[in-house]
Amino acid sequence: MSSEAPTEADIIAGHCLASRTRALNRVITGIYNDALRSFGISGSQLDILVMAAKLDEASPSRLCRALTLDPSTLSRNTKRLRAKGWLEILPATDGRTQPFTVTREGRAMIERAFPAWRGAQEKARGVLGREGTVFLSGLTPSGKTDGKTDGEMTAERDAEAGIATAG
Amino acid sequence: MSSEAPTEADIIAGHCLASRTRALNRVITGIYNDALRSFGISGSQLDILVMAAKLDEASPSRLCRALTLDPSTLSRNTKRLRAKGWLEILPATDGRTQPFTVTREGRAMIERAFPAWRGAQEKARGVLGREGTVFLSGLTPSGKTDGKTDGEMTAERDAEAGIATAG
DNA sequence: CAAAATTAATTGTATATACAATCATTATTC
DNA sequence: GAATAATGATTGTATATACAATTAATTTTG
Repeated sequence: MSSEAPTEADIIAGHCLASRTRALNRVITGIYNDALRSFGISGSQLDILVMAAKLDEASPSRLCRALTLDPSTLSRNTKRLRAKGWLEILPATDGRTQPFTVTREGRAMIERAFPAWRGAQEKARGVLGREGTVFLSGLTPSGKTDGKTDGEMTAERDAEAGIATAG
Repeated sequence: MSSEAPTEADIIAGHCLASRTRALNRVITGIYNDALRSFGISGSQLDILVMAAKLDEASPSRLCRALTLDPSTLSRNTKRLRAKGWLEILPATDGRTQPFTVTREGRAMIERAFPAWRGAQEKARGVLGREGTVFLSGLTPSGKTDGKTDGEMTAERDAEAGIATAG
C-alpha cells in the first residue's frame, strides 16, 4: 500500500467523466462511420436525416431541440445534406424559419443504409455491454434520461428493432 | 395499440446508440468546457495534459494508445498545447519519436484548473445519474471496460477524488 | 549490408462541433 | 403604429476529429 498522495493530474486522468465520454464517443461513432462510409453518409448526417423524416415537416430550431445541437452546427450539417439532395427547403409561412423535408432520395438513402446501421448497432451493443446499452438506451436523443424503467424499455425497443438482446 | 409498422427512420431515431452517445458527449463536454473556458483550456486539451503528466515522458504514440485518439488528431492538439507553453519537446533517442513533457506552466495550469474541473465533474454526475456515472467510471480513458466490479471501483475512486457519491 | 517492411509522426483535406456576432422577421409594448 | 424585444437562422472563426497520403527513421530479411 503506497501512501503517495495522488496529484491533481492523477485524479483527473483517473476519474474524468468527460474524458471517458469523449473516448467512448470516438469508439462508437467510429463503428457507425465505418459501417456507413460506403454509402456516402456519416452517423451525424443520418441522425439528422432520420429525425427530419420523423418530424416530416422539420425546421432547424425543432431539430436543434430534438438533438441538442447548436443551431450553427445544424446549419452546416443540413447544408451538406441539401447538397447531396437528401433534404429540400419548403416555402415558409413565417419568414424567419427555413422549414425543409426529406426528399425521396433521402428516404431511399435511409432504407439503403439501414442494414449497415443495424450491423453497427449490434457491434456497438457488444462494445457497450449490457450496462452501457441499457444506460444509453434510456437516454433520449437529446441526452436526457427519459421516464420508463430500463428493463421494460429495452425489451420493447429490442422487439421493435428486431435486434437480439446481447446476453 | 396502433399497428402502424415503424419505418426505418423510426427505428434508427428511436434506438441508435451512436446518436445517443453523440448527444451525451455534446452535453457532458459542454459542461466541462464551460467550466474551463475562463482558464483558456478545453476539456480535450486537459485530457492530453493530464495524461502526459501521468506518463511523465510522453510521446504521441503512447498518448494515442492511452486515449484512443487518432495520431493526426493528437498532432494538432499537442501543437496547440505547445503554442501555449504547456508542453515542450524533449531530445529523442529514436529519431522517429517526438517525446515531450509537461512544462512547469503546464503543471501550474492543471492545479489552477482543478477546482473548476471538480465542479464540472459533480455537475456531470448529476446529469449522468448513478447508472451513467458507474458505467462511465468503469471505462478506461481508452473507452474499454476494465476489470473490477463497478461497486468497488467507484467507491475507491470517489474516495481518492474526494467527491461525494451523488444519490 | 542493401532492399523491404515496419513504425512514428506530420500534413492535406473534410466533417462535426460550438461561441459570438449578425441579419431578418415577427411580436410586444407604450 | 413606431420603437423595442424576442425569435430563427446564417456566417465568421476556432477547436476536435479522422482518413489518406507522405516523410523520415529504424528493423528485419535475404
